[in-house]
Amino acid sequence: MKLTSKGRYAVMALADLARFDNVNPVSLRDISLRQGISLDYLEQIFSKLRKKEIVQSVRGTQGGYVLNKKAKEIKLTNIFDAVDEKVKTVQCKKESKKGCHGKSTKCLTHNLWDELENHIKNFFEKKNLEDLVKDNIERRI
Amino acid sequence: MKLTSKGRYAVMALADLARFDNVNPVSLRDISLRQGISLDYLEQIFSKLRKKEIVQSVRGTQGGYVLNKKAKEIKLTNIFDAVDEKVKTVQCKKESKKGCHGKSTKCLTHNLWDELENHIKNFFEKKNLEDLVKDNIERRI
DNA sequence: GTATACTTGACTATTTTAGTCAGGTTTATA
DNA sequence: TATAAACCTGACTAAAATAGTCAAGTATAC
Repeated sequence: MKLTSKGRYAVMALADLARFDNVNPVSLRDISLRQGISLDYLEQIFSKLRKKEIVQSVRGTQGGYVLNKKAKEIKLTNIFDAVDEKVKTVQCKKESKKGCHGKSTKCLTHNLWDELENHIKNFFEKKNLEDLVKDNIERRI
Repeated sequence: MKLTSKGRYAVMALADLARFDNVNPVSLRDISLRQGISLDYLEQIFSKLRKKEIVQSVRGTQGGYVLNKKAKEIKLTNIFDAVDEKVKTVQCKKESKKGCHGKSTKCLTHNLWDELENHIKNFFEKKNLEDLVKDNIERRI
């Protein structure tokens, strides 16, 4: 089980953005340099974040991206959803042919994965961008 | 983020095994049939489980595998460890060149991944095989 | 008008996953 | 003691996912 880079980068980049608290647009170039993420890859990620209205773009010179809501209102769940980072634990979907529907013996662990999924989602649901920024300021003191 | 099949299969197979509560050895063939997992793949997985002393093998006709401890004493953590299923959240290892050591700006989210890792490990640490079997019996009533 | 920065979509090398395949060894039982 | 059931090992591989790169734009502030 692992987190992919896309999700990690999205959170890292938004945390970077959040430090400016909606004042100035931040260019992807700056984020790329500070966080060590390829510019092209950032563009892919921000395209998704914009479509899900997590950020707003400001075009032209001195342009960049701004948060579309307050940092406190952006939950990590929202971020992961936007970049298609999913918590996949089991293939027993109702639609798919594979999986455990119908046969009782195949379901031994079905409940478990459901619980795990909720456990993780719960973590992301409780965390927001502001928490991240605060945590950083505190640790710097 | 996802769980790989190897980890899922390991847990499914052991849950199957646990139902027999250390009495009769269970053949991989049977598990393969009941759980719909390829025999060859099961052998790979059980080879690891045996090395980590989670199961014992019984050779010969009527042979198979038996749990090496009581179901209650086998935590999911142990199982995932045995089959190398890892909770990887971040690459900021102390040894690697990549990562965030040295530069403060790169660490914006470091703490977060640590927390997440602990959150998930905690879940696996609290669950054991007996829980799984019990859960199944209860649901069958 | 031009540099800066966003926007989009196609492409690709690498890695991981989820197995398969082949060729064993061991041992209970007939 | 023959043999079949079952374990055991390691090498191999197709397919999918990942982590990007590359190319060719468009919009806008100055």
